[in-house]
Order: sequence, then C-alpha cells, then structure tokens
Amino acid sequence: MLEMFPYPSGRIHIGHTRNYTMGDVIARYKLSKGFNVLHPMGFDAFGMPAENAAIEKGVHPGTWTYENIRVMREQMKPMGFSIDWSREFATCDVEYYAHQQALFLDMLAAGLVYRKAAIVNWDPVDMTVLANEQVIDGRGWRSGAEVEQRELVQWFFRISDMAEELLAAIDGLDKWPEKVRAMQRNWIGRSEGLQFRFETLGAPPGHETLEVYTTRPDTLFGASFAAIAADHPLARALEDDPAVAAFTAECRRMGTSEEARETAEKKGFDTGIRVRHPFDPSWELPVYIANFILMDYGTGAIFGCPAHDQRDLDFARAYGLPVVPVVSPAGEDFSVDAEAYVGPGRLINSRFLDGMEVAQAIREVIRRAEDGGWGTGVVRYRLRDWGISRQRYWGCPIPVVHCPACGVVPEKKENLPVRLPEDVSFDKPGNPLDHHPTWSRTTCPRCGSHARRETDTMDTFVDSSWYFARFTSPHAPTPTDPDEAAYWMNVDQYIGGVEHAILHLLYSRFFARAMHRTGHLPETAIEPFDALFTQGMVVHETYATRTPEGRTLWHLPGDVVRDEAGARLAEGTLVEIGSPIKMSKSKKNVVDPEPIIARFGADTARWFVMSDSPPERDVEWTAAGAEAAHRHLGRVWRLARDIASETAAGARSADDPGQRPGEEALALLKAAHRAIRDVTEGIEGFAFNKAVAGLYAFTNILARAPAGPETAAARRFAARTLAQLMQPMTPHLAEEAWAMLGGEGLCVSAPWPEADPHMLAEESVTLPVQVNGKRRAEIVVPRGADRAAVEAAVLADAGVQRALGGGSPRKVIVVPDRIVNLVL
RNA sequence: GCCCGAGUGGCGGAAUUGGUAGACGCAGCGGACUCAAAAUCCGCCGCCGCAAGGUAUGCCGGUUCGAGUCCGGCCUCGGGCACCA
Repeated sequence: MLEMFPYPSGRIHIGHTRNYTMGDVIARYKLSKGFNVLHPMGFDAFGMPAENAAIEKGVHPGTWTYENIRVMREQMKPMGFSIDWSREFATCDVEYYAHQQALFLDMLAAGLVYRKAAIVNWDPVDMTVLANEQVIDGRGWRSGAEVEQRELVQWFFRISDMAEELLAAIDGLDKWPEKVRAMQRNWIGRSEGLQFRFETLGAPPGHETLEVYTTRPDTLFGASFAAIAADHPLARALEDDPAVAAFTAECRRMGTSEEARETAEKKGFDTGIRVRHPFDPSWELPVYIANFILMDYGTGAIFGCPAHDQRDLDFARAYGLPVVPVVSPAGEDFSVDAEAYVGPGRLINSRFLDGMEVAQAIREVIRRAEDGGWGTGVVRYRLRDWGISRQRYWGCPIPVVHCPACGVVPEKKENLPVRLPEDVSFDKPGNPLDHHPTWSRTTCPRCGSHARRETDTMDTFVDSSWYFARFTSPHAPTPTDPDEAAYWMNVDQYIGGVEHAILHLLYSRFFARAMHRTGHLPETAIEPFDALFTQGMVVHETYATRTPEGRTLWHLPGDVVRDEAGARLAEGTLVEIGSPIKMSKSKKNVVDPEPIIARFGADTARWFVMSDSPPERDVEWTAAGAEAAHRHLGRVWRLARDIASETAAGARSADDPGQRPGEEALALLKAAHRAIRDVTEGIEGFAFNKAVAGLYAFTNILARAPAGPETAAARRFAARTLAQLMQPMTPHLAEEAWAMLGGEGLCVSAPWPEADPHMLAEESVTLPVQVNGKRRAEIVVPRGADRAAVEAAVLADAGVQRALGGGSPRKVIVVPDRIVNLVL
C-alpha cells in the first residue's frame, strides 16, 4: 500500500490528510483481511522551493527542508496512520541519493544514459535556467527579462527507446484508470507516417534535400508550403542573413513549453528557398521557417497541407498560401474556410489517389515513395528522451567528472556518494555548485589528473522514480535488496493525484525497467504499480492583493474574512478572489488540518474527509459539517457503551448462539449484514463516501433497535460489527468500542466480517408501476415472481386501475424484480 | 491550441450501469425533554400547486415502452502539455 509521498513544503494541508487517510483505510482493511501490509512514508525532498526559500529567506535548503519534514511528520503521526515509520527516508538524505548515483552509473554503463544538446529557458538578466513555471508571459518571474531559448549539453535517459514497450504494456495495466492509460498512450504518441526527401532549389550547399516527416502522406497533393523549425540545420545555415537571424531569434524568445508554442500566433519567414513536389518536378513549394515546428519531433521539418491541419491552415491564411482540399467527407468537391477538415473521406484533387479512402491513399503514397527511393514508411513516437540535467544546487549530483584528457568519465562507485557541499551561497544568480570555490575540483577517476565535477544535478522526477523500490529495503547497502524487492514488489495499490498521470508514472515505469536491466529489480517488477487510484484534489479559492509595485501577494484562507459580497483581510483591505484550484503553498490557498484535529480529534478528521465526496473527484474544501461528523462519532461511542454495559451482566446468555432470534433481532442482524456488504464493497471499490453512508444508515437502525433480552445478542453483534466496519476509518474509536464490547485482541487484528448471503435476501420486492413511462403506482410482490403473476397483480391493483382510467394496456413490460411499464 | 476528465436540490453527493431521480450526510424548519440553554431524541424538507397533478439531473436535438445513464452537437469548470512536484 503506497500513497505518493509528499513534497515537504512546510505543513501538511487537508489534501494530504484526505490522500493519506484513503491509503490508511485500504491498509487497515487489508490488515483485517489478513494480509502482510507494507505501508511506508517518506519525503520527496529535493526541488526548487527549497532554493527559493534560500534566496528569499537566506536559510540553507537543507535546513529548511529537514525542518519542514520534522513538522510534517509530527503533523501526520497523530492521525493514527498505520505507517511503518522505521522505513522513512527523504530523497535528499545522502543515504538515498548515494544509491541513486550508483543506479545512474549502472544505467550509464548499460547505455541508458547519454548527453546531447537541448534547449532550455534562459533568463539573460539572472543568468540562470528557468523552469517553465518560472516563465510568465515569456518573461523571467524574478527579473522580468524576456526569456531566451538557449542550447546546453545535458544528460538524458533513453526512455524513447522503450516507447513501444511502454506503450504495449499499458494494455496490461488493467487496474489503472482508463483515463490515465489513455493519457499515457497519447503522450507516447505512436504514429505511422512517411519520411521523405524534398529536393531543394536555392538552398546552401549541404542542404540539397530537405527531410520531412508526415503522418498524412495522403494529403501531399494539398501541400502548399514546407516549414522548418528555427533550430533546423537549414535555418541555422541561413542565419548569416540578418533578417533570418532576427526571425529565429524571435522564435527562440518563445517559451519552451508546448503550450506556449501552440497558443502563440503562427509566424513564419519565407526563406526564398523552394522545394520540388515529389510527384511533380514542375511544382515548387516555398520553404518557411515557422515558430510552431518542433526540432525535437520528427525531422524538424514538415510540409503544410492547410486544408487538413488546423495549424497549417492558420499559417496559410496568415501568409496567403493556397488551401486546396484533398480529402472530402462525401467524396465530392468541397471547400475549407476557417476550420481544417481532419475527418475521414475520399481523396479528391489528387490525381492517381482520387477516390481512395484516406488509409488506402496513405499506403499508396508510402509504396510509391519507397519504390521511387525518395522516402520510407516509418513509425515515430511523440515521446522524447527524458532530460534530467538541472542547473541547480538542491538535487542529486550527477556522478561524473569532466577530464581535459579523458573527456566525460563516470565517477568510481567506491568514490560515491558525491555529496552536495554544505557551504553554498545563493547571493549570486546561477547554480551555486558552479560558484563553489572548491567543490567541482577533483581528479579524474581514470587518469588521475585534475578534472572538474559535473555541476548539473538530477531532475527530482528521478528521485521519485524508484523510491517505492527503496522502501522494500530502506537500509540496504545496495539500492535494493533482491530478496526484499522480490517479496514486496509490486506496489499492490498506489494512490496519488491525477496530475501525476503522465510524467511521474511514466518515468517510474521506465525506471523500473532500467533498474531491471541493471540488476536492481526482478523482471516481475518492471510494472511497479499493479493498481492505481487517482484521487481528486482538494481545491480552494485563492486570495490575492497587490503591492504598490504591482506584485501579487497571496493570503491564507485563515487570514481572510469571506462572505457573499467578497473577501477582506482582517483590517478591511479588499481581496481578489481567484477560482478554486489545487491547494499549494505558493498560492497560499492551503487549509491546515490541525485546528480540526485539535478540536475534534484525528478520528473526526479522518471520518470527515472520507464522508460525502467521492474520492476520485475534486472537492472544494469547507469545514462545515466537521462538527456534525464529530457528533456522530460521539453517538457511536455512546451506543457502544450502552450496549456494552446493558449486555455485560447477562453476557453469557446474550452471546448464546443457540437462541433463535426474534423478529426485531432478525431485522437488526439483516441490517448488520447489509452494512458488511455495503462497507466492504465501498472500500474495495474506492467509494469511501458510500461506505460512510452505509455506516450512518446502519448506526441509525442500531440506535432505534428496541433494547431488551430478546435483542441483546443481536445488538451486541451489531455493535461489534459496527466497530469493525468503522475501524479502517476511525481506528481509535473502533478500538475503544471493540474493547468495551469485549472483543478479543485488537479490532484491527480481528478477521474482517463476512456478509451471510441468507441474511441479505429479501422475500418481497416493491415494484413501481409506470403507465406510458410515468410512475403511477407501486405493488409489492414476492421476489422472483414470474411475469404472468406480476402482470395479474398489477392489473388487479386499485391504483393501477385508476391510472388506466378504464382503458386496457396495449403492451405490458415486466422487468422481473425491477419495474412494470404499461403502454396504452 | 492539443490531450484527459467533470457538471444531479440551498450544499456534499446516491442511483444495483437503460428501470421509482434525490439513498446517506450537512444546512434549514417544526416538535419533545429543560426554569432556560446546551446536549440528546422525534418529525418535515427538489421546484410549482390547496389538491389532483405538473415539472426537474449544464444547454439543444435524437434513439427507446422507459434516458442522470446511450448517440450527435454545444456551454462551463478542472487537470496535463516534458525544468512545479
């Protein structure tokens, strides 16, 4: 049982409480079912917020992080989670990242890691690399300077080599939500297409051909231009022209994110170069440099068919290029206006392809390209290799050395760990490891001469890509212990937010495979998470004011007075209200669970966050109802106490199984078995809200059951069952009630109750009777009554007769034990 | 922009997956107990209507004896988009 471990941002918020309570409900339920449950906890402790704190408050990232961990651990402990704290670690512990460095070296040796140039967001004022979230409207968040794209040589994991395997294996993840599987499939983005060469006219030497990739070779006769990325070698070759250089520079000022690229206005620069259409040497297309072409995908060059691609259409409209439809839904001529047609159809305006279906035309073009030797059908993936280099201090150092003589040399394993230096300063922009006077000075592990350490640290996604494996043997001298990993892996149930649907979960799947290849995990663990549940997020409005300089100041919900009219700070300043979003420390829209725990206790907090909202759905936080939840738990406690004291005296006779239960006792026993069924199904199906609803209903029935010797045994059984069923959610209350009621040992250790099918069966059933689809009457019939009997009973019913108004039905639809519909 | 979700009373939500829409809870209202209050217990509670009945699951249309559920077209909100974690 594993919940995604938290980033130690400072204090836990109610979203953590909800998430970890869900995990604990499952863990405790599984314990009661007799499983050996491993339920660990740790901290995803490297990352930017610690460095930001260092810059803003002058506190060392390590000090800040470990203090946050201490606070959060102390906040979690009173919640009564069944966590094995002896396995706790933080990813910033040297003991952890030392093993991560060893894994890196093994993967480097296995050819899973390499270096290449890649583009980053560069802040020219702060002289630093920016994360996408630090780029706001194309400017650095601190400096306000226009962000540039810059190329740096960085470290990469070869995840794209496993694209096919990662894609195929998604089919086997049948206990993952379909939406996550769909998102991963789309992310990997397998496509089949044609890669081919255009012959160029007027291009500089070395660029006699232009290689492009397309998934729609069928639309080749609708082509009206070719476009290349600003970083395409051909674009680079043209940069001697100041106009080209100006345009590519402008392209590089865009953010590196896909979103920035896709939402930016489509812009291009006509290079004056032309390419020949492969099927018609007399047909020439202009070559543009365009801001929406990615160098990382395909060949960094495309041909544009505006009629059948929205981006191409936008571009063509902006530059007055022809728009020729070549696929028609009805097979006849049609025109494209503002919206490209991407649906199925037959080819038109396409010479030898006319009349073919899209798929057929694609095959035909590929065949002709291959026959003609100017192109090949290829399979490509959208998935890019995983760049892990970060030019930051607070991360796992990449254990390699740059030697003037030997080049890039892996550090020797016996020299691990490469520790982060303690004495760093954040007063200069850039990576503190670069500024450190001595840290990067070292000797080459191969030749012994003076060398320089790699100052890049690893992406924190690396840390979280194997922590689950480390939990199986957190103190082992190697990254994993084979026996322990074989015993505990895989994670039977993983719980976390949908926001991790792609990156974290895909990287972990890759990493588990990489760990298997390097001998750190058994083959059975290459899919590390058997079942996944993605819980919804706890969201809250944000509250903001602005400083005189225009900077946004965020305010905690606790500091804001909110009513229908709006929100104000205590001293009266009007506050801007932002729509509810995921609780995050940076926006300060966090709610601390501590006041609720202090006032009502951990059980109430647990019970309350499990009530009402379905776990997979986002909830807007409100504390309204916490008090009522607490009153309910008090009611359960009193009920247990009263039943315990009343039946204690006659305990023997009360527990005597030989007595046949009376009618009232039987009704109560049936209710208990229904509750067992409902709660068990609720927990198994991650519908904790329904389990809670079932417990409320059962408690109501138990509280109203008449007292007396006839019902004493049934009430005692019911009360004990209630304690057991509540145990996963409210363990403290459950244990106390269990003890009062004379339960043996711990409630959590008692075997989970099982519903008796005989006690669930009802003899009669109420059938709604509809006339023309509207409900007009109800009849009670024996369960399983046959159609004829039901029909007779229905027609004999006075209410039905009234609704029919003397007429007789044309048709009678009887759904056994469900409904009857009379059609007039 | 692309991909993935979600929308049901005043509120959180339920509905055996095509079969009584609103389980359960919150809030509200009424009552009992109490000198009083709190706590507790009992009852009512989608909307319109005295009632019969009508109407109602984001919007528009469709399939069906029957649609919250299936199909088509929208709207709104949320998540992800590769350096936030």
